Amino acid sequence: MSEHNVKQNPAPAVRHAEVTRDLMEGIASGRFPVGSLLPTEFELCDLYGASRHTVRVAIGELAELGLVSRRKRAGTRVEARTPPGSYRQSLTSLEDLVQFGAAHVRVVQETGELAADPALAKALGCPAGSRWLKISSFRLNGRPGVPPVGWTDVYLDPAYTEVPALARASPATLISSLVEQRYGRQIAEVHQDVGAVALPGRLAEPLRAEAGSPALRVVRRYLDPAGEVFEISDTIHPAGRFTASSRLERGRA
Amino acid sequence: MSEHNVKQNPAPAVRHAEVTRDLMEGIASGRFPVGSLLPTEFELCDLYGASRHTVRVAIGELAELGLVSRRKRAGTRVEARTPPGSYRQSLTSLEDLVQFGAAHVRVVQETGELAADPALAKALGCPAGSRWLKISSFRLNGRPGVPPVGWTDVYLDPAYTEVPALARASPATLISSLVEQRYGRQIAEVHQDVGAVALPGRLAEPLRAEAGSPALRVVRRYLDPAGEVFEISDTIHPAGRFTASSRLERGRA
DNA sequence: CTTGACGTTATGTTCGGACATATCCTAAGC
DNA sequence: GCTTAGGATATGTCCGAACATAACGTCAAG
Repeated sequence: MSEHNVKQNPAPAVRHAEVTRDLMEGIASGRFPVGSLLPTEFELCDLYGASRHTVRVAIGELAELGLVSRRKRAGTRVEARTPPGSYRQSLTSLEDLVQFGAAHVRVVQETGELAADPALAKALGCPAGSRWLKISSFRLNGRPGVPPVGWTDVYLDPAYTEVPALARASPATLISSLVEQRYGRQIAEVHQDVGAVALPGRLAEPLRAEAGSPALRVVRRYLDPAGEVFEISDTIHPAGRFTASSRLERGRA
Repeated sequence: MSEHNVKQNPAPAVRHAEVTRDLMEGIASGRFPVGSLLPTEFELCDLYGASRHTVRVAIGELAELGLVSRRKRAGTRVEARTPPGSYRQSLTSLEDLVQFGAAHVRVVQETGELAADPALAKALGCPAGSRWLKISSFRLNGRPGVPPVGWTDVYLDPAYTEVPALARASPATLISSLVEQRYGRQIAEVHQDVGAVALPGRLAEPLRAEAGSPALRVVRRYLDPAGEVFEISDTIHPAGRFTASSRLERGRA
C-alpha cells in the first residue's frame, strides 16, 4: 500500500460526510458548545478546504437532525449536543414525560379484574380473577415533524409484590413490540423486575405525593443493536390517581 | 437569455419548491404512475427551465418523503402516490388498524363510571355519574423509522345516544392535540357527531359480530392546512370486548 | 446458455461564482 | 432617549460545469 499510487482513493468517502462527522464530533465533545455559534460557512470552507456547497450540505444534515439551527445573518447556532431519534428516543422513560408536565403528557390508568375477560387472562397466562393496573403513556413533546409515541403497560397484582413478565407476546403490553418494530430482532430479551419501595424524595414533588409512601418499582433492560444495555426504571405511585416517574440509564453489554 | 427579465419577480417563491410541487402533483394525479421512471434529471432541467442543481434539490425532497427512489444509472422511480407522514397519516382511522390484525395493533377498551373520578368529570364538563367507554389505539405499521402513533378516545354514555364534544381541551382525548401538535393552529374545529346504527355487513366479519346488531357511529371532521376536509367515521360495536372499525374519506372545504 | 468484459448512461459529488434575503449593527434624525 | 434609515454580513437560492460511480445493455468468448 504505497501512498505513491496515482488514483489512490483510500477513504475519502464522501467529502461532505467527513465534514458532517467532524462537526458532530465537535458538537458532542463540547468544542462547539450548545448555544454558541458555529464558524461561518466561509470559515468552515477554509477550515476543511471544501467548497461552500459541500459545507452547506454538511450543515444541512446537522440541521435536519436538529443539532443546529440556521438563520440569515445571525449564523448557525448549536441547538443540541446529541441527535434525537436515536435508540434512546423510542425508549423514552416516564421520567422524561413528567419533566414536561401535564400540558404535554397524558397518563391514564385504571384497575380492573382480569376475570372480567377470561380470554385476556388466558392469553396472558395468568389465573382468572387476578387484578391488574394499566398505565397508558403518550409523549407529545418533541421537534416538529416527530410524531408522538404511545404505549400501554399492564401490571398485574395491585399488591405490587409480583408481576408476571409481560414483555413478550402479551397483547396488552406494547413497549417490547414497539422496540422490535423499530430495531428488528436485534433486541435481546426484555427483562422486567418489580419490587415495593419507598417513594424517593426527588419524585415526591412532581408526583404531588408524600416522600416515603409506598410505591412500585419496575426495572426493564433492553439490549440495543450496538450491544449497549439500556435500563429503564419506573417508579409507580398510587396517589389518588396513579402517577408515575422513571429514569433511563446506559450501561455496557 | 431570450427575455430580459428586469425585476418582475411577483411570486416565483423558491424555484425548487415550484418544481417539487409540480412533480408531487404529477405523481398524485397519476401522470407519473407508481412504478414508472421519472424523466431524467437533464430532461427535467429542460422541462422546467431550471438548473440540474435545482431539479436535484426538488427530487431530493420527494425522495425524503419516500415518493421516489433514486439509483445510479437506473434512474428515479416513483414509489408511492401520496407521501406518508402527511396529514392523513396522523389521522389513521381505526379501519386501517383492523386491516393489520392483532399482530400489529392493540386496541384496549373499558367502561367505567365517571363518578369514580369527580375531577375528570368536572374537567370534561359532564355530570358526575355518567358512564364512559374508552378506546386506546396504537398504529405500529408504517415505514421503517416512522415511530408508532397512539391515542386514546373517550366516549361518554354507553347508551350511544349522546356524546359530548371531547375534541378540545379534554384531558382524556388525545387525537385533537395530536393533530394540533403537528399542524399548528391551522386545524379548524373538530366536529364529532354520534348516532346509533345497525352494524354494516362488511364490518361483521372482521369484528366477529352479527350484522345488523346495534352499534355506535361517530363522525369527526378535520380541516387540513390545504383546505381539504378529512372525515373519519368510526363504527363502534360492543361485542363482549368492544371492537371498532372506521373509514377515512376526503372532501373539499 | 452462461459468463465475463466493456461502453453507455443516469445519478452522486464537488467546485466556483453570482445574486437575493433577512438580520444585526450603527448612525442619523426627531 | 427613542425611532428610523441604511450599510454590513451571514445564510438562502440558483446557476453552469466537471468528474466519479454504479448499473444497465450489449456482445464476444467459453
